[in-house]
Amino acid sequence: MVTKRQKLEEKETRILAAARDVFVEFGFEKGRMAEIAKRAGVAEGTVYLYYQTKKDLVRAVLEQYWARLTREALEALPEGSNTFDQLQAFARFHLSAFHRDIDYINMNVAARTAHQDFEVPMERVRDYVRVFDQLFERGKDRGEIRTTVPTWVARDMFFGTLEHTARSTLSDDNKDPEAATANLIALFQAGYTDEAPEKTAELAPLVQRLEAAVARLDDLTSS
Amino acid sequence: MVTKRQKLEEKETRILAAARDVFVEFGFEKGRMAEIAKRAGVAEGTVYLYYQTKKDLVRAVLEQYWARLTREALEALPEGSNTFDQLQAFARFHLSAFHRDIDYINMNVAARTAHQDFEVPMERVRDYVRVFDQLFERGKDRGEIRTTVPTWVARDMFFGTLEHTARSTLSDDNKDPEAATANLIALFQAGYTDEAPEKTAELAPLVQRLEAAVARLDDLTSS
Amino acid sequence: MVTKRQKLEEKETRILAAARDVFVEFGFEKGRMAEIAKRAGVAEGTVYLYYQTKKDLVRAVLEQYWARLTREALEALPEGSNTFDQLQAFARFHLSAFHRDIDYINMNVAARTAHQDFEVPMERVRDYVRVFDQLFERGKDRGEIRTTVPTWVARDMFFGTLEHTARSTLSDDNKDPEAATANLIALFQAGYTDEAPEKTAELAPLVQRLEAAVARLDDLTSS
Amino acid sequence: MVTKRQKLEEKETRILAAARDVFVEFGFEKGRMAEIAKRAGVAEGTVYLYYQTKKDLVRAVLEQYWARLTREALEALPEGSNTFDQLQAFARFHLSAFHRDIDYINMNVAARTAHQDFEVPMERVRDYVRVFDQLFERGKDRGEIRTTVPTWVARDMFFGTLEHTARSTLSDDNKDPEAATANLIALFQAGYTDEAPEKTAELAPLVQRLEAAVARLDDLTSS
DNA sequence: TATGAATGAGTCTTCATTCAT
DNA sequence: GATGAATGAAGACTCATTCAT
Repeated sequence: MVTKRQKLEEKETRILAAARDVFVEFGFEKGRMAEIAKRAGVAEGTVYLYYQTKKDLVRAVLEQYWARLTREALEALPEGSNTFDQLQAFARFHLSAFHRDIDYINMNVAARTAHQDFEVPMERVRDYVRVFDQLFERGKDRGEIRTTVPTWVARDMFFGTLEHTARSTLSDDNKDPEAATANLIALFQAGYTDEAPEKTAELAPLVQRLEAAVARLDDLTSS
Repeated sequence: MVTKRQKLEEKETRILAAARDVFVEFGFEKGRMAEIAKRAGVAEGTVYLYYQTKKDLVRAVLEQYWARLTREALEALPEGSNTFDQLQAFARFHLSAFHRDIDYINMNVAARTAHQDFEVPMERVRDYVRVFDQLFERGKDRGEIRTTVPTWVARDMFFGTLEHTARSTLSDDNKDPEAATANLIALFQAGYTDEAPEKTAELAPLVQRLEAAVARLDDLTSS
Repeated sequence: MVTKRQKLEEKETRILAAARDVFVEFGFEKGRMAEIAKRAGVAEGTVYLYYQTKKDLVRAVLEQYWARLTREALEALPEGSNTFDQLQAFARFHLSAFHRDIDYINMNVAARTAHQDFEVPMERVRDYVRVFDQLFERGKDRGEIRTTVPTWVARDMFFGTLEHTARSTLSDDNKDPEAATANLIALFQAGYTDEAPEKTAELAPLVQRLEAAVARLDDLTSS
Repeated sequence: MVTKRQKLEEKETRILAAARDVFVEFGFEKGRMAEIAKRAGVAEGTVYLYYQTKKDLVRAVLEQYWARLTREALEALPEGSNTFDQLQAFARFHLSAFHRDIDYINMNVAARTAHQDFEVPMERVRDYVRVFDQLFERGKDRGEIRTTVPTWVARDMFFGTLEHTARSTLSDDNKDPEAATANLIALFQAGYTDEAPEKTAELAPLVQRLEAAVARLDDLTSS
């Protein structure tokens, strides 16, 4: 039996879904409330029973999106594996999610842009970002990642790289997204693992002395 | 003496500048043609003598922006230094440019989003991106960068990281952008240089022989 | 024990009271049925069980108002005093009622204005107006008021003056409403009494003596 | 030749006239901007070039009305006659103007009512009211009116009476407006003049002759 | 070329009223 | 009788674009 409450929730869900579709298809400004109502199979006024303004509706769509993304991300992470494997899994998830939801993502950016009218639900976005932060910091705790690396730096690199890659691989079929995730994780391993840097450091003074010597040699031979 | 042609060009410049200001301030959809005309000191109809539609005007603004950015980037690169130094210089430039022009950048994204109405001038953007590509590939030619790394992968990482960092550092004063560029380049060096970490061990005897050679060179040249 | 009928009447009363409040606060057009229902503590649909349309509800509110005003006015009149004292009492009542109910009054005017949508319940208004008419005509019957004065002329002056005064004294604290009522009644006395008061006083004993003399003359001639 | 400026002013005039008609016919809230544009023979947007909002347009209509009324009133006053004659002329003017413009007047009241949205142009209304004030105070200066009467009291009575009369005579053809103005002025004369001493003097011989007659009657009947 | 007044389609939002439960 | 979710027509205002001067 379908309760009254269930019917209402089902209607709200339909409206939210319709709004998502319309905003994704047309963008914020161009997405019309009338179209949303039509696709949701309700009258225009009905939409306003659930969301007081277009702005509110947009916000709800975004909230829902990021909440779902966070949920899916957590499900996609392999249990108990090491940090870099988990980061790679998360990277793969993020990339494919962005592929799938590119219009959504653009919507977020558009929302960020038209700041005077729409607001990104930062709290939900932060929840999602926190998935990365927790992985990364656990890596530090476990000694897998050097503790001197600020998490925010790695985080910006992680998300920035993947978002950019998502766009670029979308418009060019020759690019293999897997190459990008693999590269990202490889760099993380190369740069954030304990050993690498000292080696470079050790070589640095040697190189300087060599260069100085070569310069003098140049002087000698050219004279 | 001011020729007729110069007067026209000066007016077009004023319109473009006004358009840039207005779009940056209000965004694409909300930026009004009337406001642009007003700020340019011309009549509304006049704008249409130079740009047939709002879309065209937007496109021109973006074209001009990316062209200028490319020019500035090339000027900012240190002549004759090694690839990583140049990449670091470019990274710094890009980050500060995005800081300075964040609204512009958002405008681009907005343009990308509202795909049905506005289009990013891809050719100009590609010109800019090519600055990175050329640096990177010259690095490969010089043997400074492993040739197995696909340029596009590094490029997406480069721009993606920096764009994301630009946004995140903008909204949080505690973050030091320099840390992000340094990290990016360090990772590039760690991951894209020919020697893999394991190789370090193999390097030891080589280092010793080099040290000896340098010492002898020093003796020779200083005497 | 509360009968079913009493419960219904109580609900109707609550709706009417809520409607009154809402209309007074927001005016006719801006007063929303939903707000009325909310304040009455009933569902929106319920209001329509008692009043078929907003128009009907408005009418009912006005009917109730004028009926109450008439009742109060009659209570405010001093028993057995002379006409001018009673008129003054009524004037005072009317003025203070208009002060108290100015929003109501405006509502009436608004109703009168928006003639296409709302109608003033003329019958109830006439009942109220009749309070004046009866006082005035009884004054004529008693010889206190010259019979040549058309009642409607005095009536329009009475209500017109007081309504205007009510508004003007409301918005200016320096004005004393009592001055206005006193003035109105004084003018009535000055203009509607057969002779000016002082003259009447001088002539009074003379008239009495004449009447006494005539009475005796009657006795003589009839005998 | 018709200048550009003249054409614009002519258009503004047409819009104002159309707005006046529409507001008078339908009232504030119900008067639609689309209808005004249609009647003015312009596009909807054009109206907004001249008046930024509906509210502004309403205000302009009212301003114009009161300004015109003041002008007409001043023209209607007979030069150089005594105060009461002038007051009577003004009363006649006001009454007939209200007859003619009753819907306008209602509009004003409606505006006053819907105070949250529309505002009466008080300054223009005050200009009109000042016509009465000046007549009345000049009457005081000339010694025609007792100086103890507060002008505002007389003013409220004047306008209140006439407005009410205007409404009441409109809906009842049997009432003669002239009776109302005459009555108003008569009461003013009766109440605001310094007692007509001439009348008292004329009565004196009559009183004497009556006294004598009564005395003789007394003699006759008492004997 | 330049002007800027005019256009009118487009859109969000409101709210009296209905009706299935 | 009572509910309150749903309806959908209506209306103020915007703004890119045009065109007569």
